[in-house]
Amino acid sequence: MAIPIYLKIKAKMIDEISSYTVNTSIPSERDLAIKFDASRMTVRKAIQELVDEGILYRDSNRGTFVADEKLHKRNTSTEPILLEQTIKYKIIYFDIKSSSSHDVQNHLDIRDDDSVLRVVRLASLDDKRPQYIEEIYIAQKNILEEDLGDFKKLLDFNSYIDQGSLTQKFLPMIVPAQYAHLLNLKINTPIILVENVINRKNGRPLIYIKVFNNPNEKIIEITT
Amino acid sequence: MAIPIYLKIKAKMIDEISSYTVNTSIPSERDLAIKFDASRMTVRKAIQELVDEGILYRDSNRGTFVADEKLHKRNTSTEPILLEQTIKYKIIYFDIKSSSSHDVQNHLDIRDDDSVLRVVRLASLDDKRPQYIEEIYIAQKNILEEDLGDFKKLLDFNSYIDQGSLTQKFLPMIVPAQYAHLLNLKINTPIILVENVINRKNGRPLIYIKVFNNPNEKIIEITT
DNA sequence: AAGTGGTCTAGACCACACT
DNA sequence: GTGTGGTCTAGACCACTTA
Repeated sequence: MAIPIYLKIKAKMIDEISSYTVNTSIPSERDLAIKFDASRMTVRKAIQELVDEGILYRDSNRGTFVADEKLHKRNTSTEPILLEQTIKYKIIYFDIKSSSSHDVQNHLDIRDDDSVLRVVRLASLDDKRPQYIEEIYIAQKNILEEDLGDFKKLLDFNSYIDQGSLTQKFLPMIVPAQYAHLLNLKINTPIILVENVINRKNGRPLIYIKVFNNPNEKIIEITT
Repeated sequence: MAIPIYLKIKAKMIDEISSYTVNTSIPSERDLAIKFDASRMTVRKAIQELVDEGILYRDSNRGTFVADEKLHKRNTSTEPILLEQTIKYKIIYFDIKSSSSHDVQNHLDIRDDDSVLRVVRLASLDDKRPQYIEEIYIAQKNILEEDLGDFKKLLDFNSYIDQGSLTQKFLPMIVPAQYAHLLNLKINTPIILVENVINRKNGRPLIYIKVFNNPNEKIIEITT
């Protein structure tokens, strides 16, 4: 039983739902249980995940329906981190400093003399069209030595987020002068700085990322 | 059976957990089932909700643990809407217009000649300390006539959000001149405009809200 | 009256951690 | 080997909507 039944059912349902139009009802839980030769509770679990993902919605005592796809839960301010679409990263520079700003120390919950890896990179679409600049901070003690030579693996944040949690702060500011030309923005352009802290399951901070978003290219959108 | 058993168990567990320290383990699902005289599946459902809310976390084959409270899922940009703490609203003005800007028409999915109620209000803490200004737009056809005399009820968005979904866009801008003094901000201060669209379950837009946040008072924070 | 989702039970087997 | 969470079954009753 490598793959749980409810996940198989969920996959089959996604297949079928994709051909449905919005707001049409799907078969009842009891019917689906017969169809998939499983118990109603198992079918229910498959449906529950689809509801949580915004693909279906339930109406008590009436039925289960296909939701508007546009309303799937999403947070585009993490999407580049999570999906890594066709985005190309260019490392601007990196260093390891033994002392860092209080800003960084506080977010990573480290002391004055802890070393921190800092990477600054530019994310672009199609070689042109700069999307955002990331300043990434990781305490050296949290980095496996073998990963230091492999930035691609180290800076793929998906796995960290899956296992922990992510806190984001949205701060309005004027684009920093040194980033204005990289982002192809006029000076004095208002932008949104997103401060990301990736935490472990136990709540300890692991990675701190400051994202300077280009408002002409990237609109941050969240759907609950 | 007014209140489901799993919700009663959940409430009891929250009580007990509150005295636990972070990362301590709670009793096993089987023990809790005995303790609460319920089936394991019912206890599991209570635990699942606490996990979804970030109060507990599970570690497969090891146990269930108390999570760091700071990591509870939250979105402070909706909190004033959702919680209505000690915030006081002052209506700046309101009107019903038969024609509205394309901006509003597009977000509410209405036509040129549909009437729209617009309410502009200032949210403050402690009679001073302005937090944000909201511009609220609702198509008149979506308003029950009895609600028109009761703004408090009409502008309490909790029930709408519970039954539907919420999409937010975060846009950087310079504070509009006419709002600068109301928010106690200097002109040319960068702020974040949050565009909220509350949708029905079927995906149709119901309410459109533009929130101009005072960055000195209100920091937008999201935890997943 | 029939059908739906919401809840609940009392069992069961599995893979995996720890000892 | 023991204990844990993860999955699964085959029933059951309830409140509610709809016809």
